[in-house]
Amino acid sequence: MREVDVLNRSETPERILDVAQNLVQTRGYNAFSYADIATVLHVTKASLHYHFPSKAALGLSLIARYETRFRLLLDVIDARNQTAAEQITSYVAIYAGVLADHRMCMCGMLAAEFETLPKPMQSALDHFFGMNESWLEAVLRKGLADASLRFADEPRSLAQFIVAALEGAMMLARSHADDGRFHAAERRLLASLGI
Amino acid sequence: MREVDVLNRSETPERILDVAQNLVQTRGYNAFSYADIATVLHVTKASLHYHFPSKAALGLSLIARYETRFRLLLDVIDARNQTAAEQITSYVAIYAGVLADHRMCMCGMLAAEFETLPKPMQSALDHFFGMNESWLEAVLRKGLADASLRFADEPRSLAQFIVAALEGAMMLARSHADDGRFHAAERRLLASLGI
DNA sequence: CTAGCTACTTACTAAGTAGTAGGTAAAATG
DNA sequence: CATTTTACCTACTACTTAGTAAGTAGCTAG
Repeated sequence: MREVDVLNRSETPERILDVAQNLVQTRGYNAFSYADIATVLHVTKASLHYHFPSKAALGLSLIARYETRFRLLLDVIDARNQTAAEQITSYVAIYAGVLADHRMCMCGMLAAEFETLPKPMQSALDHFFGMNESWLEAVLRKGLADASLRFADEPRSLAQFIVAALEGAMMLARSHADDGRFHAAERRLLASLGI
Repeated sequence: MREVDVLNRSETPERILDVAQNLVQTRGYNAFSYADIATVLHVTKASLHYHFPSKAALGLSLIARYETRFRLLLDVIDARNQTAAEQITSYVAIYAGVLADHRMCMCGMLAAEFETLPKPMQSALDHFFGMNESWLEAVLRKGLADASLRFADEPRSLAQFIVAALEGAMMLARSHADDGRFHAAERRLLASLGI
């Protein structure tokens, strides 16, 4: 370990993932290179390959970390003893926060590039969205029980629709540089649940 | 002009655009190259540059043609003397048709890659979505007049939401290889308009 | 009939891509 | 104190990228 690393020892992989994630969220997986990351971090490409042997491995780590962090946010929401309506509102606020940071949801971005991704990344993406939909489905069912939500449809299918609408609204809001579009979608979705 | 071209004289640019559009819709703008097109069409890359001097020029032609064709479909719908409800149903069916062909809406794909696109392509994309939203907005207003639709919100914002939800549902349906997700979204959107 | 135009080709360039081989300084471990 | 491990670096490779220069076969208009 070198002197320069004392202050932030061994957190280099995290910093690489930070930069890579930002690049994926703003430009996409196919539109960034190891050289881009190396430039930002002032290291060589070879050093990146030491921590992540291939771009596919980096991409997989990216999704794994993203899902872990997302899951953590959902656990925090679950721990707050809120009504289902409040939980859904918190869920939508996660998306709004990402957009406010001028980013696209990383997994939404990767979903667009799905066909070009290595198999392991595709599977990891499936898992991410499945996790989201399962959480939402459970909250929707709870909403019927605690009477904080009103809707007619099947919870699973509704959960899938909510995720899709949020991702789509995010994508178009970002490309139009108009967060208002997203917030309108947000309000409309919540309203459709009786919130 | 060569003998091989007699049967399809001078429609080479169209064939190039066909292949390029298919590549964008399945892989994205940043994930295809002139070499990919050249391979499919059995011509050289240089020949492609003869018809489209740069990838940016090709991309721009791609959006221009896509919007022209899309506009044509909308004009056909407009000419059919239908209720607004029937028109919206036809509109949504356009998206379903693209998905059935295992493609993503080309402009939805490009919206994800927006940040990496040359300025002229960005402007053309803005124009495409603006055109879509304006058409939808007009139909929504008509739906209030002919009483074939029921909704509470501002037509422009609702139009933007419909486009975003369709694009998002398409993207996730495609990455999950599950058209059912899209059709569920389709039904839900129409139902929310009282159809 | 010839000059120019169309629609290509071969053969190239400069820059960028992921990835590797081998070395090195410093820290950690025995 | 000697050895191993960590975290890099320099210097490369093989390949792909968009794009260009210069030539050519065949058609077309004057």
